[in-house]
Amino acid sequence: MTIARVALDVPLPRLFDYSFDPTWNVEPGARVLVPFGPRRRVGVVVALARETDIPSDKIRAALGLLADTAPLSREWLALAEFCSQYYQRPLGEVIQSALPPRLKRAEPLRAAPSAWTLTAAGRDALAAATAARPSLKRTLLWHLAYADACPHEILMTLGTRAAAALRALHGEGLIASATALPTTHRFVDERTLSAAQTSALAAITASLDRFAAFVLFGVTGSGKTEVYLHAIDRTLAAGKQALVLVPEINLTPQLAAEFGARFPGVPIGVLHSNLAANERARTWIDAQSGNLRIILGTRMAVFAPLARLGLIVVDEEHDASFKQQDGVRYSARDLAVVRAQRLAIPVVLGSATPALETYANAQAGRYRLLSLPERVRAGAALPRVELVDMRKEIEMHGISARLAEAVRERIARQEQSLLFLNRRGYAPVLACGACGWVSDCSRCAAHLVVHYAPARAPRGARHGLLRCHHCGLEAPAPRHCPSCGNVDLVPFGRGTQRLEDAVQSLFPEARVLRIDSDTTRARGSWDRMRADIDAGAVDVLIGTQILAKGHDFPRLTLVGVLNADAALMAADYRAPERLFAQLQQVAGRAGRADLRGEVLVQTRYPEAALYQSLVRHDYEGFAARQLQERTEAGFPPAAAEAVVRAEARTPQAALALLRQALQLAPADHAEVTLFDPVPMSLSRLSGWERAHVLVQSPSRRALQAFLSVWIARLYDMRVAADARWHVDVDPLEF
DNA sequence: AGCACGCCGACT
DNA sequence: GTCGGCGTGCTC
Repeated sequence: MTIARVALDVPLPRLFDYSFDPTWNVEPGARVLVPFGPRRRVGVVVALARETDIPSDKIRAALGLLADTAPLSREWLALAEFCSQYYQRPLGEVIQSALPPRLKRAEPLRAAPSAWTLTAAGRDALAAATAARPSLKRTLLWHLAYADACPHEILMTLGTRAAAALRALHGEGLIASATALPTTHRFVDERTLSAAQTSALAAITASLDRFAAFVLFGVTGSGKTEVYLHAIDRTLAAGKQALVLVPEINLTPQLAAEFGARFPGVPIGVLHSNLAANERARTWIDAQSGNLRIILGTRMAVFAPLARLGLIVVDEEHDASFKQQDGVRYSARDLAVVRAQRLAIPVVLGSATPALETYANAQAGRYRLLSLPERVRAGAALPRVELVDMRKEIEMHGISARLAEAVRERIARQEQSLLFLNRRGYAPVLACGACGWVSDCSRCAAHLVVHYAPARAPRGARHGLLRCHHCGLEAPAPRHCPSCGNVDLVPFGRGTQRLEDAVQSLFPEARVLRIDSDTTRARGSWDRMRADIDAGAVDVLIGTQILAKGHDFPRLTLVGVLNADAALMAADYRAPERLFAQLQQVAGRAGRADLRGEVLVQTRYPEAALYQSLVRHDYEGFAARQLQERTEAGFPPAAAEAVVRAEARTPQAALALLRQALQLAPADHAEVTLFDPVPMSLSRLSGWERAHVLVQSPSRRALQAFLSVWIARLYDMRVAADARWHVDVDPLEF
């Protein structure tokens, strides 16, 4: 009897054993349909075995092999296994969350590849065929024998039942999906590389056949993308596939278009969570077959099954969105490095402000730093950064006289300005001046933010809305204080909506456009705004960090930064790193073409080292200081961290669950520091009270050893129905 | 996570 | 008399 160990989508740290009909030819990586309790589930075979510890009366027979997808490779399974161990999550959960949801269903996926090719078995079958009257199947095989591959649509013209016949041939293993495109590829290489780009590219291409991690360090406009493109060209030329990870869904269409233009005719696949279920499954399968040569996607794409992966690029590698914040809390950037290492291929981590972890790895010689020190376009110098001392400035609506004057100049010159304020809505809180009531969210430990809707209505007519930015709770803004009845409710602080009003009143003639996730939510709105900006129909842009990322505005010559100081005061030790990256990125929007950019940062702390580094465009100085501080404080990257979090209906219950968990912690943990349970900084979210225990160790190995014992025990812990726990390795949220 | 089994309150 | 409340236990 053959036993298969199957990964199922249950949060249990074990696999499930099933018996198989030996004639089914089940392989590791295959999708299978199995009975599970009272229902049927799709699982993935992780391993085959002769025997099992499970009593034989409990072993049930699998119901079927799902042959619409090829088995996942050993390499892929090994990556999932690594992810499971490193992030302390059940293998079944890892595999099932990496799989496109459509493939978790048993109904076969319609085979609709771009083209078909004969397999060796198909050739044999054709040679052995003797029937006098050729069947449709045989006609199809004949047709395929004359070309390396034939497009699906052409084969469909050979008979009304061609689709079914092709499916049958595919099921019999006589044909395989293929690409009709030539195996050679074209690369449009019209720009000459700078000396720095050339040497970076040389370093990468010199190790196309072995593992190396490169940090491609260069400011906005220094030509990182061009280096990626050339490296991908070499990868494709070697007959391999390239995987490109980007932080946000918004960036994928833009980048896919750019890649498509540079690699005409090369099949490029896009993977992100907004795709239709079938499309995502299709891309997954085409990536696996090798039909797609380039895969572009968000963090989930790190699990794309690529048979001939030859290069991984992680763009904006410092971006926090590479870390999954629920379920399997993996870092796609870190998994990309691990995957490259196991495949013995290069990985390129690109950023103007590398994550401190990445920078430390480069300093330690584990990664190789490749610098692109200058902007490539002639005359496009780095913007001039000036700190505007708000202790000395006259301000109106939060805009200093200095900044107002600079905006006025841009309007007069028909250039564009961008005012960066990383806070959506009208005001961060509504408060009662009489009794001290504030607009708190009932479900979260946070204020409800004042919004106005609809955004374009005249001020008198629009009605206020209170919205929680954490859980989405919405309520109409009260007209008088819910606590004391006072009618003078005051919106405190400033968000982008309020700034929009202020700018419009300061510059009545200016055409103002606010861009944040509220104004870009509707489909196509971003494209329309983009067109207006490009046409010069906008004078002043107001935006959150959504504007800071990867967009090039040729007419933009001024960036004003408002209210950055808040992040300077944050308790989170990563806040300065994030602030620096954000400011550097938004500053990079200024003056990309032949116009020199200017950046004005309004601050009450112009002497702060972070701002001083920003003025000098000195990431390395900033990073060196941060690294020193982190090392002295014993924070990452000098230490490895994990947290066990608990969520419950009351803070007491959450803390009690953690104390219970601590009882199960291994007693002997010399190199590991275990902290007391404390509420999280956002202590209540969507009605869940949250607390955590921090685990730290200077040794990654010691931390992992400790966690694997501890977490295994936690699965046996008795947990109340209205409480839950999870573990987060390398957490970003405290 | 589901889902079934199982033992106690207000209702057609 | 029973429909259903969610505690507890199991899933190869």
